[in-house]
Amino acid sequence: MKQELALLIRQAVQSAFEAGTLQREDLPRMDLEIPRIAAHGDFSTNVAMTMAASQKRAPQEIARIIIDHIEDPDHLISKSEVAGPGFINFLIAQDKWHEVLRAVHEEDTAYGTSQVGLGKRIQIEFVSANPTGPLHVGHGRCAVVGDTLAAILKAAGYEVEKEYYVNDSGRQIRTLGESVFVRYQQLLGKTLDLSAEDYQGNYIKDLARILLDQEGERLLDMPEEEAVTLCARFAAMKILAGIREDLVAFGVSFGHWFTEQSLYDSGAVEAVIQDLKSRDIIYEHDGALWFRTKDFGDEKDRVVVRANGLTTYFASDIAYHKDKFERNFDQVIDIWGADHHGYVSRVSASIRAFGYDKDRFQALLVQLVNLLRDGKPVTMSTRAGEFVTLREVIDEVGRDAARFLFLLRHYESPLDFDLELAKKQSNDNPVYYVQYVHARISNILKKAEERGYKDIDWHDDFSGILTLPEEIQLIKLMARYPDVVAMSARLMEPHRIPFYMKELAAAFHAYYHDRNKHKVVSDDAKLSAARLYLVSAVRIIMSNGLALMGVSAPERM
RNA sequence: GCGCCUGUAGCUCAGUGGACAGAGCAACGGACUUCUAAUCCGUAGGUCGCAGGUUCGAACCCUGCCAGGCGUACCA
Repeated sequence: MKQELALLIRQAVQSAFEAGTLQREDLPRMDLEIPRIAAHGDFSTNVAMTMAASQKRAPQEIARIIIDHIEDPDHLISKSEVAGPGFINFLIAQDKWHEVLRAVHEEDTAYGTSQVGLGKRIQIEFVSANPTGPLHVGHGRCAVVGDTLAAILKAAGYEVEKEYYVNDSGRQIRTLGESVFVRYQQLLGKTLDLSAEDYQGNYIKDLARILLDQEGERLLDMPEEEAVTLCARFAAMKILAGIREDLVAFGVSFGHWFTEQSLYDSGAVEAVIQDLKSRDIIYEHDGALWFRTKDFGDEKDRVVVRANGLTTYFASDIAYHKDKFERNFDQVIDIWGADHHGYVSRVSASIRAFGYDKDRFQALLVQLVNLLRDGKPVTMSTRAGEFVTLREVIDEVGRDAARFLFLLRHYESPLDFDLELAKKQSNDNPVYYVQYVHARISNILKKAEERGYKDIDWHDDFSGILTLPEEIQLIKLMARYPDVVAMSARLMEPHRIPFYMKELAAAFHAYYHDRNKHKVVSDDAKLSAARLYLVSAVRIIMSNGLALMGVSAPERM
């Protein structure tokens, strides 16, 4: 509808050029938006104001000329007027709105999807927590943002692949092995302590116990090096399995799991280092190998291989991101915790060093989560191994509430997550508010079916029956849904979906509540059919929007 | 010091360069004979951190400052 109207406006400007009533120029930049204030119409454009300077005429005058040149054979517009400093406000013909209702029903689960992504291939990597401990709430936020963003992009016509990068190599894995080995030996009565760098959490003890049950005491007879390696492999595998389970419980799935170790096994890390060395992008200094990231926009050069011969995390990341581009993605997105932001320019630099356009890589930095209980901070210290895991949060507040609340902030804003609030089944909790709409409508449809109304099809009479302002208002809101999804995809901002859902939910609850005026199922068969058609359209959108967020749409509550 | 993010109603937050800046919670006053009150209606609440600039027009863009968070390793 918006596109149709935009076309009419552009044609009007053209025809004003041809008629000579406006001075010919390039088609101006123009916005066509839904005004905040209903009195300003259904759509509003600023085109006359943007043309004012080059035309050297008053915007109101230009607006008038454009309106006079509008040809509208399908009678889309019922009223157009010049307003304020030079806006053109349009009112859409009421029966055009009812066509939206029909589109919702016909497109059903596809309503809201579009092709604005033009099938471009996007890879989105997220969570990617090291397999050295269970997922915590911060990972949970990244998981939901990534998972939902992927769903939104897919709905907008992109081809999306989700990937989890497993850091199963390097020093933190060795530390993990050492920590488990210490606990293992403690279980066998040896007196030794964890060092400060070791992982302190109780889950390390649990892993040592399982290892002991599985392998017996034989690790004590091995050379220490071998025993630590065995502990590391065992622990990383177990922890990764746990992470996968937690993600499944959270409704987050990945198409690919990519391991860091595979980059070493295949020689990819060594190959990129040699390649960059030969091009003098990597150089030696103080016994270490340095990447000239400064030449590619970073603030200083970065170490790739330390003087002790060990590679840094960055080394494998260079090879990893090169690999991503070699897999022919048009766009590569990394979702990281905001505490990694210092890393962005480094990775970006490495991508540019291989000749890829830096705009094809984007890091989304998700701000941290403050966990609260009844408004008071829950103390967490990862080092001491005291933290609330994602699993504990899901178990306590449920997957739907956790996902919805994680999405209810712009990812760039820090998020306060209150465990008590998330559990409350009341006004305070927007999750139930939105889900309740779906349950209520489901119940209406059930009641209607008992009275013989089933599978209502569009009837031309509907546009003459659904004429209350509240009903038109509901339809107008539904018309916006595809735009919301498309914009959410373009700006990569998942929070727009739950905000829209809250708005549609509020409009429905208000409509529903005045049951004397808007009783859906009544003795009037025609009216009942029309209203059932209306509310079931609302249910379709509720169901589609909740599906994007990975939140369930209950039939009853 | 430098870099990234944030600063909007008492609180938590939306807000696409556009017209009178919005919602939820909290506060106050109302609505259950029901297609589910996990709901609705109403009242009140603002120096959009501060100061400049760009623009016909700025919460939004630019510069400076203030405050908070995070980062600033041959750690991950």
